[in-house]
Amino acid sequence: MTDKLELNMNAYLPLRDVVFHTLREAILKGELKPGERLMELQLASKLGVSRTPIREAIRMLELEGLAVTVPRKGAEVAKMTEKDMEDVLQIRRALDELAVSLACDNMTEEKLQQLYKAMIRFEESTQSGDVKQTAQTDVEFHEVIYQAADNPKLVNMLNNLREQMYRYRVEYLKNDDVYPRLIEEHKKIYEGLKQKDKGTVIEIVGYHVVNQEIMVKNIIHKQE
Amino acid sequence: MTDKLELNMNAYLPLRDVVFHTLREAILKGELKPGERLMELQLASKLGVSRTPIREAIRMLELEGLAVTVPRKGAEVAKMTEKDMEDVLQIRRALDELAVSLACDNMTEEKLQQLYKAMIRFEESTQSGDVKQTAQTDVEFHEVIYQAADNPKLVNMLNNLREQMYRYRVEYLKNDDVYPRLIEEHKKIYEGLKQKDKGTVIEIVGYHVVNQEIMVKNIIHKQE
DNA sequence: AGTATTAATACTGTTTACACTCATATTATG
DNA sequence: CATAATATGAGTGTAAACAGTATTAATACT
Repeated sequence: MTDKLELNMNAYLPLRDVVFHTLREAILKGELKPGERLMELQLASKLGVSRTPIREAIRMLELEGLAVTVPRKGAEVAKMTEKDMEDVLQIRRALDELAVSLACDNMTEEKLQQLYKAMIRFEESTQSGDVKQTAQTDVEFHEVIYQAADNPKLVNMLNNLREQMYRYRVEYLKNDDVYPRLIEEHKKIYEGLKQKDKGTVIEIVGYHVVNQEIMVKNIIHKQE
Repeated sequence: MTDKLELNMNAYLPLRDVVFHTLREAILKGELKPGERLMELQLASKLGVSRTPIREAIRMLELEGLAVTVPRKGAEVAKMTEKDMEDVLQIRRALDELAVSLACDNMTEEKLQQLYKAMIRFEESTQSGDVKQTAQTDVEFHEVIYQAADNPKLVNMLNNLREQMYRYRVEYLKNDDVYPRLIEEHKKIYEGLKQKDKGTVIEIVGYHVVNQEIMVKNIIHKQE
């Protein structure tokens, strides 16, 4: 376990939420490794809070699929097998296609412009060499589409699904071979939404996700 | 608030889970009404436990979308507007189509037989006049398909989405006009899976969900 | 030596107590 | 009478104490 864990307590938020975000970050970044035990007392002392907020945060992580708890045994960071990744990506494909399809229906000139800007920002950030930034601008591009879908629950689920593979995403974005293809796909999605060509955008988005699946599998296989 | 709430503590389960299930049931059945406040002390004394398990259960309800909490204000039962229902059903349609599509790929003779039996049991229960039983056998029919999809996360999400409309489901199943159509649709789904005709089953399932949407909207409009 | 039994330890599960905040009612003041 | 200041009560946020259980280590027994 790392000892990097620290809380930032600026604005008011219940401690459980601060702890939740802190632990989630740590898990997604790999600072807390799959299978590692999440011991309440230990985390409490490390974060300088009592067990109560820790417990509540763990309950939340559990429902997000990031932690698994065995009664009377305690919680640990969820292990993500290749099968789990496939499962997540299957769902994500279906929901991403739904999102872009809804976005296509709701597209306005204003949102199109936002999307265009986001697309450009992503393209620029790929040249910066800053992987985290690249991941971030990629998220922002898709976020514009999600918002246009006008279905908050769907947005929530997609964000959750995305987070579950954060580790691998960052990993494969380190490989700059993929940038041209991502840029190309973003452009196609943008064009498709501009033309309101629903069939095409759904197809591209499906493609986009399948490509991710291939990359993630590559990474998993390399690690072994 | 009803005073029916009671725990059944047979097998060992952490109290938080027992409370969670109890509250969830109460919410889905409408015993705890949308907008009703979930006060920790009150619930604790009503269920005969302390605040901690209540708090943890509320955290879980929150992540399932059944409760909403405002910091320092407390939690209340989530209000489900017509828009929320539409959103849920949009997602459910996409995921139900995914599930049946996967099930189609994985179909075995054994599972087909299970599905057949489940179909018959549903048909029989529609004649019993017991609405809860009908709802239950309907769930079981779809559960066979979900299991065949071989994606536990997907099953989880679908069960969650279904629960979010439990209230309306029970309501519209009181109307026995719908039984013939449901039976017919189940039969078509079964036949489609038997023939491994993916295109058709996806279409029917989509239809199946859209029909639910129409019925739910009817009920909502009648209530006003 | 190997196995059964007991003791110790390290947790989680649950309760209880205390701190703090927010809303409301009440009183004081112009 | 209206408005501001203040008290009070209800409820959440957090911590700390207590109870119980599972696992490991140590000991006794064959």
